[in-house]
Amino acid sequence: MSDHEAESGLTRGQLSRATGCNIETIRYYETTGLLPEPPRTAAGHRVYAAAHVARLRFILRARELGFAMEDIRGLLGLGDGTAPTCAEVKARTECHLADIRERIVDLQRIEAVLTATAAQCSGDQVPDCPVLDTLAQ
Amino acid sequence: MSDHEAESGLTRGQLSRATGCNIETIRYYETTGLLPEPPRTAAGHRVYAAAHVARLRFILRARELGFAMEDIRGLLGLGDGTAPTCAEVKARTECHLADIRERIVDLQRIEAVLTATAAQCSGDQVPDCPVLDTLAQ
DNA sequence: ATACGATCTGTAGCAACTACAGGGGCAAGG
DNA sequence: CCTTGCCCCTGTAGTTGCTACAGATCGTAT
Repeated sequence: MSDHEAESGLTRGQLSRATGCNIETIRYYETTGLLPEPPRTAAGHRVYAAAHVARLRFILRARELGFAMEDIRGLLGLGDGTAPTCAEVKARTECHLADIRERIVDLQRIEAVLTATAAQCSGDQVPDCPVLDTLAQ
Repeated sequence: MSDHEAESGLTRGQLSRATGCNIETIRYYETTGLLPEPPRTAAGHRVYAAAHVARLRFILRARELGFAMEDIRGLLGLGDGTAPTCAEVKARTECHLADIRERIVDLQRIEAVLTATAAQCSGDQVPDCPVLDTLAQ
Protein backbone atom coordinates (compact mmCIF):
# COMPACT_ATOMS: atom_id res chain seq x y z
CA MET A 1 0.00 0.00 0.00
CA SER A 2 1.47 3.32 -1.04
CA ASP A 3 1.16 6.27 1.29
CA HIS A 4 -0.99 8.40 -1.00
CA GLU A 5 -3.54 5.77 -1.87
CA ALA A 6 -4.53 5.25 1.77
CA GLU A 7 -3.53 8.35 3.68
CA SER A 8 -5.87 7.63 6.59
CA GLY A 9 -5.65 3.82 6.52
CA LEU A 10 -3.46 1.64 8.73
CA THR A 11 -2.09 -1.78 7.96
CA ARG A 12 -2.46 -4.49 10.56
CA GLY A 13 1.12 -3.97 11.65
CA GLN A 14 0.54 -0.25 12.06
CA LEU A 15 -2.63 -0.85 14.08
CA SER A 16 -0.66 -3.27 16.24
CA ARG A 17 2.05 -0.71 16.94
CA ALA A 18 -0.48 2.09 17.46
CA THR A 19 -2.37 0.17 20.13
CA GLY A 20 0.26 -2.16 21.56
CA CYS A 21 -1.95 -5.09 20.68
CA ASN A 22 -0.24 -8.21 19.36
CA ILE A 23 -0.63 -8.40 15.61
CA GLU A 24 -2.10 -11.90 15.71
CA THR A 25 -4.60 -10.90 18.37
CA ILE A 26 -6.08 -8.34 16.00
CA ARG A 27 -6.90 -11.07 13.53
CA TYR A 28 -8.26 -13.20 16.36
CA TYR A 29 -10.61 -10.42 17.46
CA GLU A 30 -11.81 -10.17 13.88
CA THR A 31 -12.58 -13.87 13.61
CA THR A 32 -14.48 -13.78 16.91
CA GLY A 33 -16.47 -10.74 15.79
CA LEU A 34 -15.11 -8.24 18.33
CA LEU A 35 -13.53 -6.19 15.55
CA PRO A 36 -15.48 -5.67 12.32
CA GLU A 37 -13.92 -6.88 9.10
CA PRO A 38 -12.06 -3.94 7.60
CA PRO A 39 -12.01 -3.11 3.90
CA ARG A 40 -9.14 -4.58 1.90
CA THR A 41 -6.73 -3.41 -0.75
CA ALA A 42 -6.85 -5.07 -4.15
CA ALA A 43 -4.20 -7.51 -2.91
CA GLY A 44 -6.26 -8.47 0.12
CA HIS A 45 -4.42 -6.45 2.78
CA ARG A 46 -6.60 -5.06 5.57
CA VAL A 47 -7.02 -1.28 5.79
CA TYR A 48 -8.02 0.09 9.18
CA ALA A 49 -9.64 3.47 9.82
CA ALA A 50 -9.82 5.62 12.97
CA ALA A 51 -13.00 3.82 14.07
CA HIS A 52 -11.08 0.54 14.20
CA VAL A 53 -8.39 2.08 16.34
CA ALA A 54 -10.97 3.41 18.79
CA ARG A 55 -12.78 0.09 18.91
CA LEU A 56 -9.59 -1.87 19.53
CA ARG A 57 -8.53 0.55 22.28
CA PHE A 58 -11.93 0.06 23.89
CA ILE A 59 -11.51 -3.70 23.79
CA LEU A 60 -8.00 -3.54 25.22
CA ARG A 61 -9.06 -1.31 28.10
CA ALA A 62 -11.95 -3.62 28.89
CA ARG A 63 -9.49 -6.53 28.90
CA GLU A 64 -7.21 -4.63 31.29
CA LEU A 65 -10.18 -4.38 33.63
CA GLY A 66 -10.61 -8.13 33.44
CA PHE A 67 -13.81 -8.25 31.40
CA ALA A 68 -14.29 -11.52 29.54
CA MET A 69 -14.75 -11.43 25.79
CA GLU A 70 -18.39 -12.34 26.34
CA ASP A 71 -18.79 -9.22 28.49
CA ILE A 72 -16.98 -7.04 25.98
CA ARG A 73 -19.30 -8.30 23.28
CA GLY A 74 -22.19 -7.15 25.45
CA LEU A 75 -20.59 -3.78 26.19
CA LEU A 76 -20.13 -3.24 22.45
CA GLY A 77 -23.76 -4.08 21.80
CA LEU A 78 -22.85 -7.11 19.74
CA GLY A 79 -25.42 -9.32 21.43
CA ASP A 80 -28.57 -7.83 19.98
CA GLY A 81 -27.01 -5.31 17.64
CA THR A 82 -28.12 -2.30 19.66
CA ALA A 83 -26.04 -0.18 22.01
CA PRO A 84 -26.53 -1.37 25.59
CA THR A 85 -28.25 0.86 28.13
CA CYS A 86 -26.51 2.20 31.22
CA ALA A 87 -28.61 -0.25 33.25
CA GLU A 88 -27.30 -3.21 31.27
CA VAL A 89 -23.72 -2.04 31.51
CA LYS A 90 -24.06 -1.42 35.23
CA ALA A 91 -25.50 -4.89 35.80
CA ARG A 92 -22.68 -6.49 33.83
CA THR A 93 -20.10 -4.45 35.72
CA GLU A 94 -21.56 -5.33 39.13
CA CYS A 95 -21.55 -8.98 38.19
CA HIS A 96 -17.93 -8.76 37.08
CA LEU A 97 -17.09 -6.86 40.27
CA ALA A 98 -18.60 -9.60 42.41
CA ASP A 99 -16.42 -12.12 40.61
CA ILE A 100 -13.32 -10.01 41.15
CA ARG A 101 -14.06 -9.57 44.85
CA GLU A 102 -14.49 -13.29 45.18
CA ARG A 103 -11.16 -13.90 43.51
CA ILE A 104 -9.48 -11.36 45.79
CA VAL A 105 -10.85 -13.11 48.88
CA ASP A 106 -9.71 -16.49 47.54
CA LEU A 107 -6.24 -15.22 46.81
CA GLN A 108 -5.95 -13.51 50.21
CA ARG A 109 -6.88 -16.75 51.93
CA ILE A 110 -4.25 -18.59 49.90
CA GLU A 111 -1.71 -15.89 50.60
CA ALA A 112 -2.29 -16.17 54.35
CA VAL A 113 -1.93 -19.95 54.37
CA LEU A 114 1.19 -19.96 52.25
CA THR A 115 2.83 -17.12 54.15
CA ALA A 116 2.22 -18.82 57.49
CA THR A 117 3.42 -22.18 56.25
CA ALA A 118 6.48 -20.95 54.39
CA ALA A 119 7.50 -19.02 57.52
CA GLN A 120 7.96 -22.35 59.33
CA CYS A 121 10.35 -23.67 56.71
CA SER A 122 13.91 -24.16 57.80
CA GLY A 123 15.06 -23.68 54.24
CA ASP A 124 17.63 -26.39 54.78
CA GLN A 125 18.67 -29.17 52.41
CA VAL A 126 16.44 -31.63 54.25
CA PRO A 127 13.42 -33.57 53.04
CA ASP A 128 11.27 -32.61 56.04
CA CYS A 129 9.18 -29.55 55.16
CA PRO A 130 6.18 -27.80 56.74
CA VAL A 131 4.72 -26.97 53.32
CA LEU A 132 4.72 -30.60 52.27
CA ASP A 133 3.34 -31.57 55.68
CA THR A 134 0.45 -29.17 55.20
CA LEU A 135 -0.29 -30.57 51.76
CA ALA A 136 -0.12 -34.16 53.00
CA GLN A 137 -1.95 -33.31 56.25
CA MET B 1 -14.96 -56.04 40.44
CA SER B 2 -16.38 -58.06 43.36
CA ASP B 3 -15.87 -56.86 46.90
CA HIS B 4 -13.77 -59.78 48.07
CA GLU B 5 -11.35 -59.81 45.15
CA ALA B 6 -10.34 -56.19 45.80
CA GLU B 7 -11.16 -55.44 49.40
CA SER B 8 -8.71 -52.56 49.65
CA GLY B 9 -8.93 -51.36 46.03
CA LEU B 10 -11.00 -48.48 44.72
CA THR B 11 -12.42 -48.04 41.26
CA ARG B 12 -11.97 -44.73 39.55
CA GLY B 13 -15.50 -43.72 40.46
CA GLN B 14 -14.88 -44.58 44.11
CA LEU B 15 -11.64 -42.59 44.13
CA SER B 16 -13.52 -39.70 42.57
CA ARG B 17 -16.20 -39.77 45.27
CA ALA B 18 -13.64 -40.29 48.06
CA THR B 19 -11.66 -37.21 47.07
CA GLY B 20 -14.24 -35.01 45.38
CA CYS B 21 -12.07 -34.96 42.30
CA ASN B 22 -13.81 -35.10 38.93
CA ILE B 23 -13.57 -38.61 37.51
CA GLU B 24 -12.13 -37.43 34.22
CA THR B 25 -9.54 -35.32 35.98
CA ILE B 26 -8.14 -38.44 37.60
CA ARG B 27 -7.44 -39.92 34.20
CA TYR B 28 -6.00 -36.61 33.08
CA TYR B 29 -3.59 -36.55 36.03
CA GLU B 30 -2.52 -40.04 35.08
CA THR B 31 -1.76 -39.10 31.47
CA THR B 32 0.24 -36.07 32.61
CA GLY B 33 2.20 -38.16 35.09
CA LEU B 34 0.94 -36.56 38.30
CA LEU B 35 -0.71 -39.80 39.36
CA PRO B 36 1.14 -43.09 38.78
CA GLU B 37 -0.57 -45.70 36.61
CA PRO B 38 -2.47 -48.02 38.93
CA PRO B 39 -2.68 -51.79 38.50
CA ARG B 40 -5.64 -53.12 36.53
CA THR B 41 -8.14 -55.91 36.85
CA ALA B 42 -8.21 -58.60 34.17
CA ALA B 43 -10.86 -56.53 32.36
CA GLY B 44 -8.63 -53.46 32.36
CA HIS B 45 -10.32 -51.53 35.16
CA ARG B 46 -8.04 -49.38 37.31
CA VAL B 47 -7.58 -50.42 40.94
CA TYR B 48 -6.43 -47.70 43.32
CA ALA B 49 -4.79 -48.26 46.71
CA ALA B 50 -4.44 -46.00 49.76
CA ALA B 51 -1.26 -44.47 48.36
CA HIS B 52 -3.17 -43.22 45.35
CA VAL B 53 -5.80 -41.60 47.56
CA ALA B 54 -3.10 -39.81 49.56
CA ARG B 55 -1.32 -38.67 46.41
CA LEU B 56 -4.50 -37.35 44.84
CA ARG B 57 -5.45 -35.52 48.03
CA PHE B 58 -2.00 -33.93 48.05
CA ILE B 59 -2.46 -32.78 44.48
CA LEU B 60 -5.94 -31.39 45.16
CA ARG B 61 -4.77 -29.44 48.18
CA ALA B 62 -1.86 -28.00 46.24
CA ARG B 63 -4.29 -27.02 43.52
CA GLU B 64 -6.55 -25.32 46.07
CA LEU B 65 -3.55 -23.24 47.05
CA GLY B 66 -3.14 -22.20 43.43
CA PHE B 67 0.01 -24.15 42.60
CA ALA B 68 0.43 -24.85 38.89
CA MET B 69 0.83 -28.43 37.74
CA GLU B 70 4.46 -27.71 37.03
CA ASP B 71 4.91 -26.70 40.68
CA ILE B 72 3.03 -29.73 41.93
CA ARG B 73 5.26 -31.94 39.84
CA GLY B 74 8.21 -30.32 41.58
CA LEU B 75 6.66 -30.70 45.04
CA LEU B 76 6.10 -34.38 44.34
CA GLY B 77 9.71 -34.81 43.30
CA LEU B 78 8.73 -35.75 39.77
CA GLY B 79 11.31 -33.48 38.20
CA ASP B 80 14.44 -35.41 39.07
CA GLY B 81 12.84 -38.41 40.73
CA THR B 82 14.05 -37.49 44.21
CA ALA B 83 12.02 -35.92 47.02
CA PRO B 84 12.61 -32.15 47.06
CA THR B 85 14.38 -30.52 49.97
CA CYS B 86 12.73 -27.98 52.25
CA ALA B 87 14.87 -25.32 50.59
CA GLU B 88 13.50 -26.20 47.17
CA VAL B 89 9.91 -26.27 48.39
CA LYS B 90 10.35 -22.96 50.18
CA ALA B 91 11.77 -21.33 47.06
CA ARG B 92 8.91 -22.61 44.95
CA THR B 93 6.39 -21.43 47.52
CA GLU B 94 7.92 -17.95 47.78
CA CYS B 95 7.86 -17.65 44.01
CA HIS B 96 4.24 -18.70 43.92
CA LEU B 97 3.46 -16.29 46.76
CA ALA B 98 4.99 -13.40 44.85
CA ASP B 99 2.76 -14.24 41.92
CA ILE B 100 -0.32 -14.37 44.12
CA ARG B 101 0.48 -11.03 45.73
CA GLU B 102 0.89 -9.50 42.30
CA ARG B 103 -2.47 -10.84 41.23
CA ILE B 104 -4.10 -9.48 44.38
CA VAL B 105 -2.71 -6.01 43.70
CA ASP B 106 -3.91 -6.17 40.09
CA LEU B 107 -7.38 -7.24 41.12
CA GLN B 108 -7.58 -4.59 43.83
CA ARG B 109 -6.68 -1.91 41.31
CA ILE B 110 -9.36 -3.20 38.95
CA GLU B 111 -11.86 -3.40 41.78
CA ALA B 112 -11.23 0.23 42.73
CA VAL B 113 -11.64 1.48 39.17
CA LEU B 114 -14.80 -0.50 38.52
CA THR B 115 -16.37 0.40 41.85
CA ALA B 116 -15.75 4.09 41.32
CA THR B 117 -17.01 4.01 37.77
CA ALA B 118 -20.10 1.91 38.41
CA ALA B 119 -21.04 4.23 41.27
CA GLN B 120 -21.50 7.02 38.72
CA CYS B 121 -23.97 4.97 36.67
CA SER B 122 -27.53 6.22 36.65
CA GLY B 123 -28.72 2.69 36.00
CA ASP B 124 -31.35 4.11 33.65
CA GLN B 125 -32.45 2.76 30.29
CA VAL B 126 -30.27 5.29 28.50
CA PRO B 127 -27.28 4.75 26.20
CA ASP B 128 -25.06 7.25 28.04
CA CYS B 129 -22.93 5.41 30.58
CA PRO B 130 -19.88 6.31 32.68
CA VAL B 131 -18.45 2.80 32.33
CA LEU B 132 -18.55 2.99 28.55
CA ASP B 133 -17.13 6.54 28.70
CA THR B 134 -14.21 5.26 30.76
CA LEU B 135 -13.52 2.48 28.30
CA ALA B 136 -13.77 4.81 25.31
CA GLN B 137 -11.94 7.63 27.15
C1' DA C 1 16.09 -8.31 -10.98
C1' DT C 2 16.12 -9.45 -6.59
C1' DA C 3 16.29 -9.10 -1.83
C1' DC C 4 13.81 -8.00 2.22
C1' DG C 5 10.11 -7.17 5.04
C1' DA C 6 5.25 -7.10 5.75
C1' DT C 7 1.07 -9.27 5.03
C1' DC C 8 -1.95 -13.17 3.81
C1' DT C 9 -4.11 -17.90 5.09
C1' DG C 10 -4.88 -21.99 7.92
C1' DT C 11 -3.68 -24.55 11.68
C1' DA C 12 -1.51 -26.12 16.07
C1' DG C 13 -0.17 -25.15 20.69
C1' DC C 14 -0.57 -23.39 25.78
C1' DA C 15 -3.08 -24.46 30.89
C1' DA C 16 -5.94 -27.41 33.21
C1' DC C 17 -9.26 -29.49 32.74
C1' DT C 18 -14.26 -31.16 31.11
C1' DA C 19 -17.38 -33.54 28.20
C1' DC C 20 -18.73 -36.28 25.06
C1' DA C 21 -19.25 -40.80 21.79
C1' DG C 22 -19.03 -45.44 21.20
C1' DG C 23 -17.76 -49.64 23.10
C1' DG C 24 -17.37 -53.44 26.92
C1' DG C 25 -17.95 -55.52 31.74
C1' DC C 26 -20.70 -57.05 35.58
C1' DA C 27 -24.27 -57.90 39.02
C1' DA C 28 -29.29 -58.29 39.85
C1' DG C 29 -34.08 -59.24 38.41
C1' DG C 30 -37.42 -61.67 35.53
C1' DC D 1 -30.62 -67.22 29.76
C1' DC D 2 -31.41 -62.59 28.81
C1' DT D 3 -32.16 -57.94 29.66
C1' DT D 4 -31.60 -53.70 32.20
C1' DG D 5 -28.77 -50.39 33.91
C1' DC D 6 -24.76 -48.69 35.75
C1' DC D 7 -20.02 -48.46 35.79
C1' DC D 8 -15.75 -48.40 33.34
C1' DC D 9 -12.77 -48.25 29.09
C1' DT D 10 -10.65 -45.47 25.09
C1' DG D 11 -9.88 -41.53 22.10
C1' DT D 12 -10.97 -37.10 20.92
C1' DA D 13 -13.00 -32.41 20.94
C1' DG D 14 -14.34 -28.45 23.41
C1' DT D 15 -13.36 -24.55 26.75
C1' DT D 16 -10.78 -19.21 27.14
C1' DG D 17 -7.87 -15.92 25.13
C1' DC D 18 -4.75 -15.74 22.88
C1' DT D 19 0.19 -16.89 20.52
C1' DA D 20 3.14 -19.01 17.15
C1' DC D 21 4.21 -21.15 13.44
C1' DA D 22 4.55 -22.65 8.02
C1' DG D 23 4.23 -21.52 3.50
C1' DA D 24 2.51 -18.29 0.08
C1' DT D 25 2.10 -13.68 -1.74
C1' DC D 26 2.73 -8.64 -1.94
C1' DG D 27 5.23 -4.14 -1.97
C1' DT D 28 9.15 -1.48 -1.98
C1' DA D 29 14.01 -0.29 -2.28
C1' DT D 30 18.24 -1.00 -4.45
